[in-house]
Amino acid sequence: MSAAKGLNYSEKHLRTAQFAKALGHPARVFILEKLSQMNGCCTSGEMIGDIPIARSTLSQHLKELKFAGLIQGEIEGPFIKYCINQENWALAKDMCQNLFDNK
Amino acid sequence: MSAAKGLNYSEKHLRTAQFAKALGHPARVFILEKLSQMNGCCTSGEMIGDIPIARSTLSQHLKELKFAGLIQGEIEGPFIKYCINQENWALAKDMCQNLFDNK
DNA sequence: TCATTATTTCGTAATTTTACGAAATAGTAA
DNA sequence: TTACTATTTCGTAAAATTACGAAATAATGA
Repeated sequence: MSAAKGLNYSEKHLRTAQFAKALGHPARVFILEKLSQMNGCCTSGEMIGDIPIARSTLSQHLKELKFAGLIQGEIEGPFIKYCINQENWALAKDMCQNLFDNK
Repeated sequence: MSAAKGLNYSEKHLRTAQFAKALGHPARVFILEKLSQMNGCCTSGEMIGDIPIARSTLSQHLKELKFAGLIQGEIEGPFIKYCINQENWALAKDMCQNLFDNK
């Protein structure tokens, strides 16, 4: 990502791409779908049974979703409960809609 | 992407991720926004002025969007006119909405 | 034909992503 | 304390992504 010609990507383009990138792997789509369907929270142990990856890889994907701001984790005894970060989830939804609705 | 445990990602998850991945770079968000706003078509020469990358890199991004099915190019004299692939664009919009609306 | 224009493909390098198993961390329960 | 469970972090390897400039391709126009 260079800034040749003095140009740069707009904040909107950067943020939209960041959200899209976070959704750009089937494991992460699965995780987000599961979390938004649970309408509550879910541990990584509850996810691992339905997804064809190692636990450590799942952890890596969760970390990326956290980094993108789409989920958050909360320690609950020996578990970590992951939830959708509603604020950013709504933001991502908006940016997605704007792109598709051409605003 | 392994198929450990005999599990696999669903077609829906794979396709959603594929579309999202195609949107996962600011240059490609820019391109799609431009194309959907032009409401018609646009050549790579018309794009290059507003985006901070080399022509060859732009070409590479166009190729990826074509691969994902989101755009298509048509030779028009000495130019290539790129347009949104409306069918897949609508499909991507739907899959995105479904994910965010938790269906 | 020759030069020009628009764009892609090639070759290549740096970085990032994805994946795994092993080891580490941290809480619970005996 | 010790063992157990849940999960992450570490180390690492393979593959994919991103980027560039140079060269190739293909159509137009002189």
